[in-house]
Amino acid sequence: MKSNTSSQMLKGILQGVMLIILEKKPDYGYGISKQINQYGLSDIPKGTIYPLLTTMEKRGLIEGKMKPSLAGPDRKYYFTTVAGIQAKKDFINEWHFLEGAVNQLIDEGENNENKRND
Amino acid sequence: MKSNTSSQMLKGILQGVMLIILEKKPDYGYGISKQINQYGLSDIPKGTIYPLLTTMEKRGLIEGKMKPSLAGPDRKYYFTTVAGIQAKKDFINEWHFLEGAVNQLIDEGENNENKRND
DNA sequence: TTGCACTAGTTGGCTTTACAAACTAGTGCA
DNA sequence: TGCACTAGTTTGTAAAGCCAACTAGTGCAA
Repeated sequence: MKSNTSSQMLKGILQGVMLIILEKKPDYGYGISKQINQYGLSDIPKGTIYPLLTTMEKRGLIEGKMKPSLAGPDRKYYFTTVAGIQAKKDFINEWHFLEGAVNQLIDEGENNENKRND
Repeated sequence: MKSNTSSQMLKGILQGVMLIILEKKPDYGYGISKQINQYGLSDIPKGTIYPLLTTMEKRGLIEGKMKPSLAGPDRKYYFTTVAGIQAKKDFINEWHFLEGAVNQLIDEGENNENKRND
């Protein structure tokens, strides 16, 4: 079974995920997409990554700077701003809240199943 | 602090949440929205609930039947189909996978912060 | 008896998110 | 010269969620 998140479930959390990755270490689009794939978070295409980075820069959450690469085209490295670090914290809080609510619902649903099977 | 999920983060998971609620016990739109609010999953407006129920019915995940109410307008009760129960199971699997991936990322980000603060 | 509050559902247009696909362009190797 | 890989931009599209306006039923209070 190919375990992977459906892209639908990523909606709304991708920006938070990118902020966490970039706060750990500034990176460029192509590198970020490779990192995300390592976590199994579906195969985020560049048609998603690059426009999202641009949007996040417009929002003041990250800043990008073009830097030459030793082998290949220039790379645009992004790093988090102060606003981005705050947005990351807010995301983590909201995530844990969502996590609790959904897990509670799942648990109740499973208890309900057990009752009916008894 | 008003702890609540941002509506953005709900994208993609609302259908799964509704399936869990409806499998526990068939319910109608107005009742579902009240239930969801109890879990703190933001205040889902009816402009979201009702069209989503219609879409889910078109997908064959639930079925709705109008029933008269003792006090007030008729209610449309929805219950899960076999396909809906399977979709609920798939959602729960994907949810736990997403949960693991995001939490791993968050943990790594926090370890990274500790290192820098040492 | 009129009006208001609450319940219950539908619909149209809107924004945001994510994505596919096509494009440009650099390096390096066969 | 052409191909593979790297790296980024842009255009158009679909889906998710939401606001606002609408219809319509019950029941209570002024």
